[in-house]
Amino acid sequence: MAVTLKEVAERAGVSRSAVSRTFTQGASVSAKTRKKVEKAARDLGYSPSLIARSLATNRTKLIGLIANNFQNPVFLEVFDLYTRALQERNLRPLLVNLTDQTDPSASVQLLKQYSVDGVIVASSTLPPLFAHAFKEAQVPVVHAFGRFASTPDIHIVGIDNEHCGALAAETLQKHRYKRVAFLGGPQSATSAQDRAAGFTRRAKEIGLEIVSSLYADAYAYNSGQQAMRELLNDRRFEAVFCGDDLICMGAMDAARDAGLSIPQDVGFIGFNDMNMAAWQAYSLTTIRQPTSEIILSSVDLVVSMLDTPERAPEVRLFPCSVVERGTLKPIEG
Amino acid sequence: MAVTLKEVAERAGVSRSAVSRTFTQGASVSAKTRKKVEKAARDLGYSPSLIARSLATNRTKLIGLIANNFQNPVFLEVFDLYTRALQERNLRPLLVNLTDQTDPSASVQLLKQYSVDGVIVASSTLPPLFAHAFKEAQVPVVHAFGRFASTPDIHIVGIDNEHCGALAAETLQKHRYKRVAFLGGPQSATSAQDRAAGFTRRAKEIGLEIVSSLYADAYAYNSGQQAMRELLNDRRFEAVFCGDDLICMGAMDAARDAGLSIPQDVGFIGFNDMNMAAWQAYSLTTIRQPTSEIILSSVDLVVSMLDTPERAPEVRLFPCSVVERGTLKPIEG
DNA sequence: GAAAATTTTGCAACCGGTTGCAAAAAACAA
DNA sequence: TTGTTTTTTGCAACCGGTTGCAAAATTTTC
Repeated sequence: MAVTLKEVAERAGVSRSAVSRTFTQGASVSAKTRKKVEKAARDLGYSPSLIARSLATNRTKLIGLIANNFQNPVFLEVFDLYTRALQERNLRPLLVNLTDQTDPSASVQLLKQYSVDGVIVASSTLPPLFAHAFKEAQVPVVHAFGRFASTPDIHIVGIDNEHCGALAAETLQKHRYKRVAFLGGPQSATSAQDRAAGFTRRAKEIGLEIVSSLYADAYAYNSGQQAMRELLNDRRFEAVFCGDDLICMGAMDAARDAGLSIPQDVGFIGFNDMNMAAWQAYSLTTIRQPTSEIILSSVDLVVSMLDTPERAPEVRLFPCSVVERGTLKPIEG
Repeated sequence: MAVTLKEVAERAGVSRSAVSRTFTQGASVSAKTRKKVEKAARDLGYSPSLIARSLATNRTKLIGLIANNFQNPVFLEVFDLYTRALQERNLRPLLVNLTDQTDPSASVQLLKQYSVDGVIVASSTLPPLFAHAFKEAQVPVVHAFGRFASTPDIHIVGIDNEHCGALAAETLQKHRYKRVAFLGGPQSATSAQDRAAGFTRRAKEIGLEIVSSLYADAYAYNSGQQAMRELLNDRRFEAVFCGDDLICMGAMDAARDAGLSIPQDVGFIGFNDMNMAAWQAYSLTTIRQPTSEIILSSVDLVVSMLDTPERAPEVRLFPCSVVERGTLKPIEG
């Protein structure tokens, strides 16, 4: 059915190797034969089979992209950036949707079977152990948005969540808040834990009182909304630090529904700075996570592992910053 | 490096074919050899190489998934459903992000090179010609969310956009609106064109006056916001039909920013019923597009084409319905 | 228990490329 | 021109599986 190397070789009157060589980078072919081959290939509409090539070279140009949060629109931004970055480097993403039902070890198996060249685990809600399974299977892996460890055993690209939690505390204090609430992401997520830890520590240091504290059960709108309703039973807090923008939007809507005005009655600060945070309906003050830098960096890292698989595990941390919009009461001059 | 068929065969004391057969569905192996092979495979940690298998069987279990709208959160729902549906059928999505920069014919080439078993074009903003290119390359293809044609030359799964546009007009009339505006998606998208056509036709039939009409330049929040600002220069309309929920949200925020209350001063009806449409900040009345049905059906269709590639092109249309929430003024009893 | 029918097994060719090696061709030097 | 060096070329083996075919083994039938 499809045109093969052999047919092109016959038509061009050269050996199969010659054809192969004109289609592989840096191989030695004379200008004359290259011309002949290219013409024959064009006539026949030939394009080399990547499957066959993969088998021979043991390289597939496939990168496994593992994600488990298809509820949070921020992941659409993430996918957009990943697919583009990979495409630009002539690599292809093989997307794995890790739902609660799917067995994690099955996906390791799976990606191994497809002999992906590398794997990017793009999630802050997966345990470090998960990414580790790939290392054991000898597959280059980087954990993007993963938990920072001072002696990492796999590559980590992300932010210092503990520090960013502290940043949120400082921001609230700067805006003259005294009593605040914490509404975190799912407690099983390392990102949620670390943000909570940093927030709590710094709050204590600077005399910010955390009057209530709650974890949503997912990085999702509904979870935020629901958790906020609970929080509203005890209204001693003047502002809320939400561990994620989407959660924050849910929380804000719950607060408004209870008749509160933002930021007059209650202030909010989110986390991520997703595109939607800038929407007028929310205009969210938030901690910006440099998503695009993290993604590009993790792609670069996995690419460089293709050549030097035994690279020592590296941690790459990017700084977060505060984006001031309209959900905290203004700082008085 | 990786364990191969041959090693398993040697350890189990059988031929390579025997090993191959225990790992392929419906092949003939005795219980005894199967046992031996399975043990050897387990001991060695063997799993068959899908690359090699693909080369031999000419089947990759890869489905190309082509999308070009990574701005609209509804696509995250789409990806979620697609990846799940494919995974359940033991297929894998190879995601292609078709940006404005990427050459469409290059992606045809690309997916051909990876010898994907089939392709799903998941976009209402791509010209019918695009999907057609795969048919010409002999690759099973279905266009999801594509334009319905009475004599299709490729498989189409989606909705009757013209009809749904008409449904929007009827809904506005039912809510006692007289003068309305139309704020469509990008004019190049067939979905936007068809929704506009149906809306206009039906409006005329039932005496609904369309006082202004405008196309946003993308299915995106900002585009909706911007278009709405323009529309607000001439405020003769009492309600707006937006060709997409996200556009509608942008438009609503623009209206509120101009001091209008919804639905008291101006009504809105959207399109899609994305998850976010139910958010309290919007609580959008909208035309529901049965996304999940479309996706499952398109996966089924592409799967069935794997066995019978020459299947006659088929159109599968799913009905839309109105979801009433809070952005149109109530119908008075 | 033998003959016939059925199932299981191994051989060997094949899928469509790549690549080390040695021979052939071309380029260069004297 | 000839000898030497460099580049290009084809051969053949290999990547890791699958599969048609005929022989071997097993099961069924009488």
